[in-house]
This record gives sequence, structure tokens and C-alpha cells, in this order.
Amino acid sequence: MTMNIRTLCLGVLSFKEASGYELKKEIEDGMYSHFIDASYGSIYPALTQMNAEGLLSVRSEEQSGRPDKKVYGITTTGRAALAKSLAVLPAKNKFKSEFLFEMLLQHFVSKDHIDLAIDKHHSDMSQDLAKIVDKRLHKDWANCDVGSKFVMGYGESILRAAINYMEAQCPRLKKPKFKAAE
Amino acid sequence: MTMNIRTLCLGVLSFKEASGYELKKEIEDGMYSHFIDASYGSIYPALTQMNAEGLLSVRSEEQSGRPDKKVYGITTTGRAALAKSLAVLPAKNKFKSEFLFEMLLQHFVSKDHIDLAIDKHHSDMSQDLAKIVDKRLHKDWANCDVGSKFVMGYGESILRAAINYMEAQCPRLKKPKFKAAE
DNA sequence: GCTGGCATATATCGATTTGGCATATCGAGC
DNA sequence: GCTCGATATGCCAAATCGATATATGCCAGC
Repeated sequence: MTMNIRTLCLGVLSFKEASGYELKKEIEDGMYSHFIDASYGSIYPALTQMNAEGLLSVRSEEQSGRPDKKVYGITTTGRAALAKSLAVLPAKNKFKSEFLFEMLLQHFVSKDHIDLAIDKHHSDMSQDLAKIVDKRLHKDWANCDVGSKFVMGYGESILRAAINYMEAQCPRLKKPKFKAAE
Repeated sequence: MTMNIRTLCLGVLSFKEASGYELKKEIEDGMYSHFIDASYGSIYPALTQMNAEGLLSVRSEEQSGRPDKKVYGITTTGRAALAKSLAVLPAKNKFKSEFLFEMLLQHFVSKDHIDLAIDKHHSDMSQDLAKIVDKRLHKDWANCDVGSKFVMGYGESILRAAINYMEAQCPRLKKPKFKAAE
């Protein structure tokens, strides 16, 4: 898979048209947030370029006060380009964790700092998990396509595994969390 | 945490001195491979720069045929810099998966291609898991420091979760794998 | 009533990082 | 004999990030 910003934008736009800003939000908060990242610095140039190449179409929406919203949509040529990019086997998953790096080098920092890092990591993951569970319990869940369900389920299962591991390995996590729940 | 290549190199070198090439191998195949990545294009300049700044020391080892091996070691100043970088709370884990992107956009590719992607992903993860389990069963495991054990365990638990999820969701995976084992 | 902060919206720009290439030798396998 | 992979350092173009600039509306708190 040629997994670059271009492919990512095409993929998101294949579901619904959006502006650069909305695209970023979708990637940051939606479905995609569990397995990808993108910044404005890469999104905007990609949209401009792909529009020039005919893979996307634009429509300017006037707005009071704010700059005009440029709503992009995928063209037939764009869909073909997306299909071509997807027709290559995907690369291996990449996982980047500053937290684990810090755990590996614990002897360089104070016990207190490690505790803070553990708490933060645990709460980050718990929040992510809560977001997924919310979506799964939402009324629209049944109408979701297979792909979305698969991705969400994948995210949920590895988050649960990581959280369980953290709680099993870091005894301090157990007490405060479950006291409130009991 | 200022988690850039510099911090990464300092961290690895805090365990044992190494050349740029060995550093890359360590990051690629060892412990670090589960949560970080680095290329020669970033490692070599970082080492040169940090040596000039006094964070590292170098020793040239002559070798027949090959270029001289430049073995880097961390200095006291380097250890201080590393400690300073680690004294900031680590950023959130980042997970990048072309596989999940492909799953989300399944309707753009053939069923056969999806099957191939699933097989590849499953086998990639199984290999990673096997590597971790090997290390855990190795005789040196008992001598491992807490950090290493924690990181390995973390990797093992999320890999197992992902593999289990894949096997539960993709029925085709079950048959060929367990037939041989039975 | 005013003011600071947040959301909307597009865009640029330096710094960082990647990934492929160049260069060179050696040993293993076909 | 020939290709391939490992060893070893390093460069460079391209991709990408992360922070910032610009401009406005809206709402909460003082």
C-alpha cells in the first residue's frame, strides 16, 4: 500500500466530502484516530495538488466572518487512484511509545515521575477505550459498515489488553480506580 | 519527554556503547523494535552532532576491508542530557496501521486481496510474538532488568490480543494454523 | 460590558525524519 | 563465477510534523 497523506485523504473523502479542516478533525477524533495521524502542513498541500491533478473536485462555500470553506470531493479518477494505492499489501503496523522508552530507562528518573507517567498513560488509554465503547453502544452502531466495526473492535481489544497489563503490573493503579466503582 | 533521535541514541548507548550500525540493529531487532523506529539518515548525523557537543565519546576500531567502526559511548554530560529529556511526561502512544486503513476501505479491493492482507498481518504479528516468547524462555531472562521485562510483557500482551481478535474475526485464519498443531 | 479562551478555517515554514542510494569488502550458497 | 546478504558509514531529496500567522464568532466568567 502506498500509504501517504494522499491515499489517506482520498480514503476519508471516499466516505464523504470535506474541507481540509474537517478532514483533520475526522482523522484526529473519528475512526481514523486509532491508527493514523496527519497535520495541516501535509493535508492542505495534498488537497491543492490532488485537485490540480483532477483526483479531487472543489466547491467554495461562503461563510459569514470565517474564510470561505473549500469543500473537496473525490472524483472518478480519484477513486481509481485510491483503488490502485490500496492494491498493494499494507506495510507492517508501526507502534511508537515514549512511555515504554521511559519505562525501559526508569533508573534515570525518580519513582514519582514514573508514577506520573504510568497514571497518565493509563488514563490516556482509558479515555480512548471509553470513546470506542461509547460508539459501540450508540444507536447508529448497527448501521455501521463491516470495516468500521472491525477497526473499532481491533482498537478495543488491544486497548483492553494494554490496560489490563498496566493494572496487573502497576499495583498502584488498581486501588484508586476500583475504589470509586465499588 | 523530548523523544527525538538524540534521546533515543542516548538511551540505547546508556546500556552499552555501539556504532551507528549496531545502534540501528539494536533498534530494529532488539527490545526497542516494539515501540520505536529509526533510520541511518537520522542516526549518523545525530551521533556526529552529539559527539561534537560532548554528549558522546568516540573510539575508532580498525577493521579489515570494511570502513573503520566508530564506537560511540555516552559521557557524563550525555547522561545528564538524557535524564533531562526523560524528565518530561511521555507523549501518548502512536499507532500506525496501513492494515486497518485497508480494512476500513475493503470495498475498494478484491476479497482475495483482503485475504492476503489478513494472512500477512497475522503472520507478521505471530513472528513478532514468537520473538518475544523466545526471549522470555531464554536462560538470561531472569537477569533482565525490570524495565526490559515490563516492555516485553507489554508487547506480548497486546500482540496476543491482536492475534486473538484477528483469529476470532477472520475465520479463515483458524483452520490452517491449528490443523498443523493438532 | 468586557475580555480571555476556544472553535472555525486556511495556509505557510523551518526543523525533523524517512527511505533510498552510493560506496566498499567479505563470506555463503547456487 | 555470480548473486545475495551482512557489515559499515554517510548523503540527499522528499515527505511530514509542529508551531505559528491570520481572522472572526461565540460563550463563560469577572
